[in-house]
Amino acid sequence: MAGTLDELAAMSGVSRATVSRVINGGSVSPATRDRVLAVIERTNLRPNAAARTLASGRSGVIGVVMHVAPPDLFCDPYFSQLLHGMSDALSERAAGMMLWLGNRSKEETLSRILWLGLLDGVIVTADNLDDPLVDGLLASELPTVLVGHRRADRSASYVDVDHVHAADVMTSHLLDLGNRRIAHVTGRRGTVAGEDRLTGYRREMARAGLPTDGLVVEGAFSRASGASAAAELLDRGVDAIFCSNDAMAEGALQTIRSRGLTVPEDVALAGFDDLEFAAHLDPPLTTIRQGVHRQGEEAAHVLFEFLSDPGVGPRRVLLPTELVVRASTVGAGAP
Amino acid sequence: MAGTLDELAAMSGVSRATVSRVINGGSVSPATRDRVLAVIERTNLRPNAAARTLASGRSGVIGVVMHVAPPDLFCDPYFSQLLHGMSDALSERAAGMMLWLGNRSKEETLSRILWLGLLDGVIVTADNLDDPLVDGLLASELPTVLVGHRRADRSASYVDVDHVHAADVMTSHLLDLGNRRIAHVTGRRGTVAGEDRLTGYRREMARAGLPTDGLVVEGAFSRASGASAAAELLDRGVDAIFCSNDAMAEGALQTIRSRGLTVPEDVALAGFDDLEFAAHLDPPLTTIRQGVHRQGEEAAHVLFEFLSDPGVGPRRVLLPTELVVRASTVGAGAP
DNA sequence: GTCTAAGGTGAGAGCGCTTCCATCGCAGGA
DNA sequence: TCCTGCGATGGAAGCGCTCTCACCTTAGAC
Repeated sequence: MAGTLDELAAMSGVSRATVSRVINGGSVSPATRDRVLAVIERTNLRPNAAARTLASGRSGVIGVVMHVAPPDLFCDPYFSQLLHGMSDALSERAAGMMLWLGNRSKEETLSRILWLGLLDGVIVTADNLDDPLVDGLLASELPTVLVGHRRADRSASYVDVDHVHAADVMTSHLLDLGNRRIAHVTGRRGTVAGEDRLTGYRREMARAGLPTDGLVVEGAFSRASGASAAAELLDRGVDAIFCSNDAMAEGALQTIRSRGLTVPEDVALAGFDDLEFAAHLDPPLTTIRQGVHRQGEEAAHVLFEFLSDPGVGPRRVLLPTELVVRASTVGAGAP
Repeated sequence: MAGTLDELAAMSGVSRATVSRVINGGSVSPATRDRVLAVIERTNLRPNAAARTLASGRSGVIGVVMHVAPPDLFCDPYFSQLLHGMSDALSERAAGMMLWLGNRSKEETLSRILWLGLLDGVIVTADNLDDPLVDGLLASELPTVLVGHRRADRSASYVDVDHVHAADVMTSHLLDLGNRRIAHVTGRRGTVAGEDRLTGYRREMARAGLPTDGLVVEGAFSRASGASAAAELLDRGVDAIFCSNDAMAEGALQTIRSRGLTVPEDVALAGFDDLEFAAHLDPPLTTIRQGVHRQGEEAAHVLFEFLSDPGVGPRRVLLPTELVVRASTVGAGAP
């Protein structure tokens, strides 16, 4: 199957240059094109990819970097959906996807990505405020798109959602329902999502003139951390608990129910992410839909855009979120 | 960061050939080697990957093909763990991993893999008895290792577990406990795992001189199919239900409990896979541990072995399975 | 009939590396 | 002292493609 353009050229009775034009969409007469395509079809001969890459400077391969510990990667549907979205968008453009996970330290991963080369560009998840891998990629000359972003990444292309605004919306939803002592269980320290959602919550509470003293508990995005945070908060007495993600909300729900309290009558509960399971909890969870799959797709699109016209400069995309209201805040029999 | 060997050579005061030897482990005097390495370190210049690939015929990139519908891919931890195992093994050898999922038809995926090229070899999951993608890869000149195998793949390298034997073991475990009417919920039609596990079950029942009429129900590896299969079987009356995977066992468990029956007193229940959740069911599920992560690693090792010595011919690896006995068959208070 | 323009095609110069082969210097044996 | 052999190094020939440039053909305008 691996042949050379010269072989194809000989079999088609044209020059190598013409075969190359047929393959790459150059200007060729219809008759010649058909003849060459027929030969390619018949012989199953593929042009050598390495040579194409060397001569053209493009490999058609995009790197996807998710430097995440395996348990997180595979338990948290966030990454799966993101990967899926990227995979869809890349396959749309017939691009290859090289995957880099968290097997090694960030420094070593960075060095390997750059050393192995062959990439036209790279998409990297930027969950943490501080990340040497992201810094290294941005500093390299490899076109890079972030999923998520740090405030410092103003000069980089990224795709993200407005966590602050989304948390605003959720908080004001809880306020509208008459809750006053609204607590927030934060995400893991040092993550963009965690910090921004906290900011949004604080902003909206301040706007409503309500204090947040004793109402903020640090979580870690895990179910267990949600459960223990809820225990702490229930002891202090709260009207509602807004967790920084769905997993923590699930943990909180367990704690609440184990105390014989009901949701939302005794305590309203809200999450963030709208993962699959959120709709199947009892009661179904009010949360924020992020459209993670879409984020993955969009990241790929931004990268393609840059590759096809490097002059455009960094593109920043903030995708919309959606408040999904379910029975965990408004009650089963609400209007 | 992307420079040329000539630049490095000039800066080190040696020829390009010598720089190449330093990078590729040729014979170079220690003094020269150190000097060149120092320059590389200092300048962060990386040799051009496409040129290396073209000249050497090796890219250092392995393809991983999991042609699975996204929902399956991300709900079923099997694929996650497999991917994780491969990723670990590949990263061990500093190889890149190009991932191909089920975005397109098998035929189109095949054609894209071959067209995009750049791969040193490929690992492909072979779940189905009949699979044009697997056939195509085997027929290509790309070194290929299967995870799972079809009987026809005698000339291919593969890594798998002995499903027949494992099902034997599980069935005989159930027999040893005194069960006689042991039912089997099969996997999806046309899958190697499904057919082989059924074969193992049948074989052991025959060995025990027991009939299986009316005791085999076709499932589809999904929780829902397990639930409905169990309903059917309970109507007919059974001592035990052996499901072809854990997900179906979970479904069956729901059905059993919804009828007010207890496991294992009224019906013993067994699964296959030993996924994370199996140990946390109520009661914990007796099942077969497959060591999926290990399968992934092993597949990569087999491929590397072949690449370093193509003369060895196909390698076939059958990994051991382990019967994991829990309360769903022996009861909570059993000795 | 001549001139121009434009589309189609082929020749050839790289792209940056690996690797074979030739060369060189030097140590040790005769 | 001369020769041999070996490890270290440089030179240069590709690897198979893209892409520029020049050439040729043909159609259309005058």
